[in-house]
Amino acid sequence: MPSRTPASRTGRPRNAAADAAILAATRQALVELGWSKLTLGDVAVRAGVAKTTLYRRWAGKNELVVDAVAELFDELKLPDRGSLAADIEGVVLQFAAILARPEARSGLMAVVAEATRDEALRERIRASIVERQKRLVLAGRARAQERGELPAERDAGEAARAVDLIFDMVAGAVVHRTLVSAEPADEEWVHGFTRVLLSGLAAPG
Amino acid sequence: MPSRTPASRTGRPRNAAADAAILAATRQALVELGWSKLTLGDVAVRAGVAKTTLYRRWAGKNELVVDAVAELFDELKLPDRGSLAADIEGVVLQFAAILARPEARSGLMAVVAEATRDEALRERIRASIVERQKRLVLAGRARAQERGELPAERDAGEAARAVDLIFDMVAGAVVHRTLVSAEPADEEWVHGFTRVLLSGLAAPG
DNA sequence: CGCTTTCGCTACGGGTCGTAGCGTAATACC
DNA sequence: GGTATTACGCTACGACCCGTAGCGAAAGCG
Repeated sequence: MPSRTPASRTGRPRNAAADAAILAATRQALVELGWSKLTLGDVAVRAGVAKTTLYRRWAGKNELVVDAVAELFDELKLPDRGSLAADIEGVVLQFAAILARPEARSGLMAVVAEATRDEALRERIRASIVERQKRLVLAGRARAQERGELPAERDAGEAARAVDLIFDMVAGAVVHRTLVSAEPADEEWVHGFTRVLLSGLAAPG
Repeated sequence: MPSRTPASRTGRPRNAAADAAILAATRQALVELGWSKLTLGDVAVRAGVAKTTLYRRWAGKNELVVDAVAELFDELKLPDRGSLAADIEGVVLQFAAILARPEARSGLMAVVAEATRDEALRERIRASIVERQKRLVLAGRARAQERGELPAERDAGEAARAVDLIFDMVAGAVVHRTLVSAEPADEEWVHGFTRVLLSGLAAPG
């Protein structure tokens, strides 16, 4: 989602293919150079467009990388493995696999860091990555409650808080394991994590 | 810990006060400018030293900020509130309070992002921040096992894995809540988090 | 007093930033 | 088809920061 084209019905239309090329080039540059050495001039050359074209569509490096990374997380699917524990393990393993890719590792944390001083960027991240994937928690929770594996919440507010908590715990733990502890979130680890999380959630509130 | 002084017994000694001044100036610059706009020249001016002095002690921006941020976490203490749940809540609230400070927010995530492509930096972070604070988990766990609130592990390997898992879950969740979800890790949230975590840990393995 | 190391200062080439300006290309409207 | 409008590629530019080199002076040790 590059910057807005405010209902421009006239004039030369934008080259839609350029967007995809730029985002792909950005991810490639993240792999080869990492966040700090990634320059917009370099991305423009890789994508085969002029640097000025890049600046016409994105405000800067931050916004560009957010969009480039956000696409990576759209491939997440909630598997149906028959039990809540197995479903969670499946999603967490997918999430870990994405975070193991260098273009996600170096890009995601950097934009989160930048977002600490940029309210608009923080909102962009929330909208295009976080909220977008919260669907997985919602779907998994609903399915588990149908199965009777999780108690139903008393009211909507409590349910929302529970979803937020779960999301922070899952995403936070996997990110910390992968990027800070620098250990792989492999099947063994995910299994142990899921056991603790699920026991805690199933316990009476 | 600036770069090594390999047993230099002769010559003019380093101004020890300059180290503290530089690290304090770095934190101040993080507050006012954030990571991306922080320059070493600016830090040198704030600290009242020459830019070259800074480069003689630290290899670059990354290493400097790691040291500046690491000091923030040394004030963490394990409180003795009588129960494991209360102790954990106390530590997590302290941790959240540190992460609420702008010099920690903007600095910590940035160096973690940089560390994804810099093995030496990753090790520096692990040694000066992560491993350093793992003492809190170890102490809390030992105290809880004395109280009979947590089962003892079967062997040392399992104990180490459990400590690592707890650390990733606690640090990860608080960081994600604070920096990504951008919501305060206040008493209510910490209470809910602790309840889930503790129920999960106490459950039979 | 010599030796050694640190310190402050200046200066420098190299790189990136973000923008301005221009001519050209591609579409919509009349 | 002509015209207005927008997108595009290209070049050039001042501004900024990087990291280092080189110098003279300062502060310790024997």
